[in-house]
Amino acid sequence: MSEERSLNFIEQIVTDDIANGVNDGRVLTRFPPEPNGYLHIGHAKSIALNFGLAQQFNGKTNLRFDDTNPVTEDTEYVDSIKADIRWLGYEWAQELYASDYFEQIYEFAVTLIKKGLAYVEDASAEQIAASKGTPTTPGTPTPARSRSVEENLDLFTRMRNGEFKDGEKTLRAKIDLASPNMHMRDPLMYRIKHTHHHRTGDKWCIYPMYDFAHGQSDSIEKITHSLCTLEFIPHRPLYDWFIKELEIFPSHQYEFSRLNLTYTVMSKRKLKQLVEEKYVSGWDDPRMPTISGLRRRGYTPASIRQFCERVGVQKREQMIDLGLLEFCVREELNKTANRVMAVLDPVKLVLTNYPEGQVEEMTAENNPEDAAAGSRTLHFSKTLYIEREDFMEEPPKKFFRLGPGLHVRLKNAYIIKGESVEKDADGNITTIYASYLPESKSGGDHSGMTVKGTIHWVSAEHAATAEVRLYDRLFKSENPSAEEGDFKDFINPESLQVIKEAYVEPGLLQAKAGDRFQFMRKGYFTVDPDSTPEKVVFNRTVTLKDAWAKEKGKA
RNA sequence: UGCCCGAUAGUAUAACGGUAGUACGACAGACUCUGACUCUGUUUGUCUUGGUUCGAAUCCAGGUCGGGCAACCA
Repeated sequence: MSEERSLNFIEQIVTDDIANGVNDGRVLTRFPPEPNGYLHIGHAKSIALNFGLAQQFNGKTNLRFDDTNPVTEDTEYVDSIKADIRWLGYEWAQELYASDYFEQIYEFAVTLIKKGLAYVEDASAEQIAASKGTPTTPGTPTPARSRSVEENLDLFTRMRNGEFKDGEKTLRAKIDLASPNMHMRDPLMYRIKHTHHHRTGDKWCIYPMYDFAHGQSDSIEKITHSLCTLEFIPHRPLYDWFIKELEIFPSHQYEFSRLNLTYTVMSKRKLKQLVEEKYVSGWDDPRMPTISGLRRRGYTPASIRQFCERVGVQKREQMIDLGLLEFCVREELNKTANRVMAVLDPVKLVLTNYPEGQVEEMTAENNPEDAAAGSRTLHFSKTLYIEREDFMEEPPKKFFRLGPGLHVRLKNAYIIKGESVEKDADGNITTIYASYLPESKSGGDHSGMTVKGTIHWVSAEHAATAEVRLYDRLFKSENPSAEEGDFKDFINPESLQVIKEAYVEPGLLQAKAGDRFQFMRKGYFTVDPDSTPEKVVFNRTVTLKDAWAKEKGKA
């Protein structure tokens, strides 16, 4: 018997509904994106919630595009959204569009007009806003509010027929101009937009507003639990009012808090700005919190699902530490990614007592966490490359790497001892000389020596060259949106560092886009789609935890 | 200041009137042919004031703080 994890408040509601026989125990959720941008990690939380809930309670989830505003929407986004949901590992029961229901929604509007609960408005946006009053003072009716049913029916038909220009008329619900809830002060149901729609083409010139499309679509589909974010709480009375007056299937809306992540922004508007103003290379730039960005960065679907599970579902605002997302991907990649050696900032190392021209084959374990991952063969020779930071001329006390007189293990090879260095005119080290202990070979070490440190290397003659892109957080500020001024002023200037020539194991030349590796001691990396047979490009997904960096920071 | 939502370690999240626990982080240590992984330990919390109760993080009331709402956006 596995330990039951406690239920979040929505799971609790669903559990109670099932126990009480609500909807005969049926559970149908929906994920309702507007096709006007790419999905991001915040959407992933909603996707995981909606699809996860259905899986958990033997239900289904529809994918429904909320495409009621043709001005901003496009099929490009429809395609990316579908691809991202599938990549995350979810499959919808039906692919639907609010625009599929335009005729039905129109009929709903006619029903309300006939009941005297909707009217055609002549006033402009400004006039309507002014007549709505303020939160502390009630609104005042416009002359149109007292129109007859017949006149409203006629005008609404003519709106549909295209007899009016954009903005000339709207359809409003007749509810309560004195309501303390501003959304109940005769909200707009329809507006005129002579705009081509990505699916209905030029069939319509009037389009329903969110409030008169979303709940109605839920009801038409017989959605049982309609989950949305907190800002829609004030809309719920309206959501319920339309359902009640229309006497249609009673879907219910429940709200949870949206996901916020440190060191990034999550609003579509801001993400779009980063793309359009070229602060990033596109929606799928590996620094973006978009699903496509995370994918290109090397994140796995399972790690994102795990992250969504860990952040939970609640009604309080959450600001999640980016470190938790990183933890989730490390946790998975540690178990699944093969280890390889890559030297990102190379310096030449010559083993003075190693025979010139000799090449040895060394065996390297692919993944110590997974015996089934097997092993590979590496070539070892007299001249190698090691990481520049793994050598210090004047090492401090706890430096367990190479230095004059210091011993260190070359991973999967020999223990070596630092001897001397060669420098250029500027004082930069160009070559390090060291001697190796022949009896210390990995797998058959009888040197009797133990060393504190192990470093990675590649054989100069055998190494392949690769481009490596080191990504870091996009913003310097923990919460750029909350800063004074423009959020873009807080972009991290070092969010991308490109290494044109890193040296890697030659076997990596065969790697394909999307393959993931651990570069030993450096981090997890994935092969970028920019790679060509001539040049492999790696993206750093995330660094390894680095206790030494921390130790250095203390000094 | 009209209405609405919320408040548990640094960040999240449990405890469903009965011992405030877990994860991430931080700190200290063990282990290590990755300063990774793993393991051990430590630290830090119920916004506040009253009330109900044998007993309150939980129920009630007032306050404080945070967030949202007056788009022909969703």
